[in-house]
Amino acid sequence: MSVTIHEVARRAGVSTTTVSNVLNGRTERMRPETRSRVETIIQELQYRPNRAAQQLRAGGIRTFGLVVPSVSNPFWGTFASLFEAAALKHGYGVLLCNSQRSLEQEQAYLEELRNDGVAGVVLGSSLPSARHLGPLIESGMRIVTLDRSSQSSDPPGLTDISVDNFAGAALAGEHLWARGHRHFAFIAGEMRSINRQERVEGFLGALAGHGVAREDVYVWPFAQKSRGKDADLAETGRRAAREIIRASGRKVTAIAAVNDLLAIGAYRGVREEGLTVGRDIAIVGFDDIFLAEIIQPTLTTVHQPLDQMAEIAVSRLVGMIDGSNAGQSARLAPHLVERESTEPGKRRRA
Amino acid sequence: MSVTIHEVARRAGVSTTTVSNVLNGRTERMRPETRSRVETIIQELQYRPNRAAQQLRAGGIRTFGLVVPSVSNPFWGTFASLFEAAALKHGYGVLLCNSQRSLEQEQAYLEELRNDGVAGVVLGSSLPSARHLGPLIESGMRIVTLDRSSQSSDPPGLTDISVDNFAGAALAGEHLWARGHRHFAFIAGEMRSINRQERVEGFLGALAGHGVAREDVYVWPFAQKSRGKDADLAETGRRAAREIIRASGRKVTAIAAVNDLLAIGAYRGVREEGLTVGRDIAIVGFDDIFLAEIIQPTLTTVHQPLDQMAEIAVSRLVGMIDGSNAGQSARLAPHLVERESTEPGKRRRA
DNA sequence: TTGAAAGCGATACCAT
DNA sequence: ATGGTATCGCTTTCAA
Repeated sequence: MSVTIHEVARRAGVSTTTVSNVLNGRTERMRPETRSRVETIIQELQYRPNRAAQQLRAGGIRTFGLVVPSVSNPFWGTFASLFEAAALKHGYGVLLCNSQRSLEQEQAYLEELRNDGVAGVVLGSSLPSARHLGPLIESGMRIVTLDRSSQSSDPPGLTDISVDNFAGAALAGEHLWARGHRHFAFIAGEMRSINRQERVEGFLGALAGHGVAREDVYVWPFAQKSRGKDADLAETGRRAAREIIRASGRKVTAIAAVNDLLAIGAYRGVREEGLTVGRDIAIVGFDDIFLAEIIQPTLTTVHQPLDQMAEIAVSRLVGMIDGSNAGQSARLAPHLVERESTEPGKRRRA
Repeated sequence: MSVTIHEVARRAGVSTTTVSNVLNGRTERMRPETRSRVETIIQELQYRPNRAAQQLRAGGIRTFGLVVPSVSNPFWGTFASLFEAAALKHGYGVLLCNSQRSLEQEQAYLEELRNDGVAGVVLGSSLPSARHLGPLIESGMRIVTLDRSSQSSDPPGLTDISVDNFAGAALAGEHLWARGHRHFAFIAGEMRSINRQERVEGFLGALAGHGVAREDVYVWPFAQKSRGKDADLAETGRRAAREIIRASGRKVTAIAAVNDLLAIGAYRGVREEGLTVGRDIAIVGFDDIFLAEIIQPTLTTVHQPLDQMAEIAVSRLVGMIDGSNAGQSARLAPHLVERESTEPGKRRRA
């Protein structure tokens, strides 16, 4: 099929051992001329070692697995890009998998990654339960989760990297309060996830500190149904905003959303109700995806340092591999990025 | 390290051959009870065959490679998701790689994929030259490109799947003309790519049919510099729009962009110049990414059927593998999705 | 119906 | 400084 190490050895008139040595930089134990002869042949033949063989021999590959809900979501797409770049710097490749938020898919990919002998995996989903990870971890798999602050039901040994969701959402609440708002709503979305609960609590908690009763905040969905699929987060946000405005008899002036896509969708809902974002209703998102500063008005949102998270994920994994750390969780401080969606003054001449 | 086929064979009291047969569905040649015994052990041990070994033996894997500029771009993120789903339906996995629009990176990934023994690869970049693909194709690699209608300099045997960019851009031009616009601009962006030239030509061609001279259309950038990086497409669009409006002495009333991200960025530029998209200036994009119908006003744009393209890419690859087709290129018909950015009437009460 | 054994391509120990 | 060879886990003839 392809050119093998034997072919190279034969043509260079040396043994496969020598070729292998050249390949792996053990050049001190051979004459320079031998080395260059081999290198020439390698060039000529465009020889590249067969991965499967290397891997079989070595029992592993310098590659990480990254499992996310879906790269079509800009949040995950961006993280994937950053993670790949960070891994590359440490000499690791990345295998990217979309779980589509399905437990079965996630499980299937995880097992596949294990069979592939990956050096570690980063799991970017927030499925409520992590019990299925137990056996994987016990079997020696190195797993780092993203944005799932450990739950009591989680298996031990889970390393998690996430922003302090509670504090982040509180920032959003404080900001809206400081801007003079007194009637609030929170779009939690239809998906159950770990971070969702934390963000709701953080938001309500901050407002409670100012005497706003939990019951007075419109938390959407009003009735729990939870269907899943982030296919149409924006559409959900639109519907949510409309329902909130109506249910509150147009009293709500501030809406926070559990993520930016939902917040952006809410823009449209607000508009459809004849109101203007920024002027009539302030909106705060969470994540700070690149769209936040593109849309009009630009979106005030809680920033998640994806670049740092990607770096940390890689360094944790590397640490677990070389034994320099046991996989310590990291909790990052979020910060609020103030933009136009919460600044009535700077809005357009309407 | 992990449990092997030998371990399973030992415990089941059979040979590895039998276990292998069970694994590969050759169940007709063994007693049902032998089979179930083996299956039980496999379950108990949670045994999964080592991929590297299978691959080494078989000389290939049921996996496709997908190389795109960057999944942080929603266009590619969405395509990646769709492609993965389509591949999965045919029993293939997907290895996703981000070339970051670097020839070296792309080349490196391609070689790596070849060494991994992937069954085929889809290349979603539009680097002007495809000469580096020649050797790969000759060495038997199955490559399908996306959106690079073949160039004369391309190596033979390249299968391409793309929308008719020329026709698509013409659609945009016709639409703007029909809406009564007479002063046009086209934001081509700073990256050289195959489709860019086609789209510029299609747009200018359509207008020429109505007597608009090429020189009368502001094609941005006015002076060629071409730097690359789609990191900040939106920011580029913003700058472009401002420059166009100023250079034309505010005469331009219609702007088309080579892609949606650029178009969306242009929204802001227009706004910064004190004008309103839809009312004062019509904007048309290309791609129809999901943002097109989220932003305000929603964006009129040329739709690319990414789902179909993903399906076709997979079926071409599968065809090349089982020999049922030699890898025929496909040219899809684009269509225009009319939305608010070109409808002055329906715009907001300003 | 079942098993023994050769080999896929690269690596690394042990010789020379 | 260089080479022979066992080995990684699995598939697949070929024999029994």
